[in-house]
Amino acid sequence: MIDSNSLSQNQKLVLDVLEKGTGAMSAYMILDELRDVGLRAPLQIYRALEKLILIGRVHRLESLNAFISCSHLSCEKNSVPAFVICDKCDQVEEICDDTVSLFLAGLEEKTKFKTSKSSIELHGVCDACENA
Amino acid sequence: MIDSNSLSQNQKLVLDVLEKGTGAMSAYMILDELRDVGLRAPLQIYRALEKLILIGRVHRLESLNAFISCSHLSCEKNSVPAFVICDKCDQVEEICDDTVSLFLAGLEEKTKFKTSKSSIELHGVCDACENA
DNA sequence: TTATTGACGTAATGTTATAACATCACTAAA
DNA sequence: TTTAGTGATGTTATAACATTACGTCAATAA
Repeated sequence: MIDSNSLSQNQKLVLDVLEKGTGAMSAYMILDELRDVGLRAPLQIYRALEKLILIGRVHRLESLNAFISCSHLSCEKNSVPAFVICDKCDQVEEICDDTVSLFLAGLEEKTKFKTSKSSIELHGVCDACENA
Repeated sequence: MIDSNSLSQNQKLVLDVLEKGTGAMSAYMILDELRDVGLRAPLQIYRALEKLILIGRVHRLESLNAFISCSHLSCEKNSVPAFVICDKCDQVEEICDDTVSLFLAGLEEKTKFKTSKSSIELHGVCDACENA
């Protein structure tokens, strides 16, 4: 668990916005939320996001060009997240269990590949929306 | 297998470029290749890509904002592709086997989710680059 | 003291993608 | 044979996402 105290002002601000938000947010959506506290340039957001992603507090959703706070408070260093994204309600579920890491390990063995970063994102309709 | 004859002029041009290219290409890289045959607007590329993706001849790589022709000539309708992307040599390997679809099925069952589109992309270093 | 490091701020620019509008060719139904 | 629908085309403008390049500042390790 990484200490929140080690985060800078901007990093804390960005993380706060993401943790209070319901789902994924683009960098520019985050920026809009932080204009009233003085942030005004995209780079201020992207720099904070870079650090937050590095320490595992935030994940980037490639298929949405958006960001979301890690639902595990902080991801284990070696955990492999998969994301299940409902295109109806925009809810994002983060899956981080053995099936994901085993799948990845199998794929690595088969292709003799050394993975440094993975992006596993499923789009579709969640159970709640399906039954609504 | 979808008939290439059903493709429009622009769709054929875009597919040709992608099939001749060695790896993934952004829409704007494709556009640059097609300026001399008269294409000049991004939208001409994006529209062709949209159709090619729809019929399974091209895949979009979300983590690269780029596109690649399907290595199976045409993907089976129900196949689930995973992509292994070497960040050293930019080679992309498309994996489309049972382990991928079984993994997906397991995840769907566990989360009671109906997947309509998946994006599984691994970044790292391939065997060839590792041993070079 | 000096050099390094990491964060910050700003302006400009680069890259990716879509909206909005108009046209044309083909086909199927009235 | 009109008429309506469909799908592809072309063009301009703009939206949305992301980075480069530059300079400043504070903390700290050599």
